Amino acid sequence: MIDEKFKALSQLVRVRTAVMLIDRELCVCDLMEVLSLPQSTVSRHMSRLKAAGLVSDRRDGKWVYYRLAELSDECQKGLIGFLRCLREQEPFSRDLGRLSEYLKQKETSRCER
Amino acid sequence: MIDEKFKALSQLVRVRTAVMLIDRELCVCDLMEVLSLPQSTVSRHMSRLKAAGLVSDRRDGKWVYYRLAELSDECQKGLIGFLRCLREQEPFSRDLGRLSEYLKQKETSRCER
DNA sequence: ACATTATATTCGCCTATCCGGATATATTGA
DNA sequence: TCAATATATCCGGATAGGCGAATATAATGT
Repeated sequence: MIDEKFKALSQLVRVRTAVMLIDRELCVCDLMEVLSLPQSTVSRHMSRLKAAGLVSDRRDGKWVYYRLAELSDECQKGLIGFLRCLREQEPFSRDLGRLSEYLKQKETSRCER
Repeated sequence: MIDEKFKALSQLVRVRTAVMLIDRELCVCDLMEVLSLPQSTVSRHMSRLKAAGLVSDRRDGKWVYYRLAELSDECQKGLIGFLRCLREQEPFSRDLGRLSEYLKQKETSRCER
């Protein structure tokens, strides 16, 4: 249902996460770094977004990669478009900056693959 | 903030209300009838939507009329567009049917002006 | 001033959600 | 099979949010 998607986005940290997952996939350990949150917390947030149908996941070895789901429904595409628009605004813009910074120096990070 | 708007829409009854307020204004007693909810509950929901900046209100005598807010921000316009899109879907479409039915025979309802 | 009507707010109670440490599960490589 | 790493789930305790009856506030008309 629609309200499940809104519920999933009713916490800022999950909106921030969803925006970061536009046009790229990230694993839990990436998100832990960028969000500075413990593993169980990040994993729980991802479960919430996934249960709402907003993200999908794919396992590759030890890692699980999340990405924004591709929605067929026309209205729900509009919701994704809305998230896309948020990239220009704070605090999402700042997140994306920190994210690309982090991705650049990934080899020195704890989560190396 | 963005998440305040999502929080406000995180309950289906408030999404239903917001959709009914597209292109028309309604007072609390109208919404009580169409939603079959007690007055305090409807009023509280409206406060929530108003605090999130999703609806605005206007007093006319004893009545307070609510309508979907006009948002200047480009992203937030997208959110309104999303709500607009929902009108075609259930359960919103059914709500709109019951609403227009109710508005037609308003003279016989409890809330007459 | 007072009764009536519409709306907002308060109140107590209940349910849902959040958090993060601890634990369980899954995958990999030695 | 065992250690290491990544992720998911469980648990207890805290916070937030829900409900609707009761009460307060606001506007109207007599």
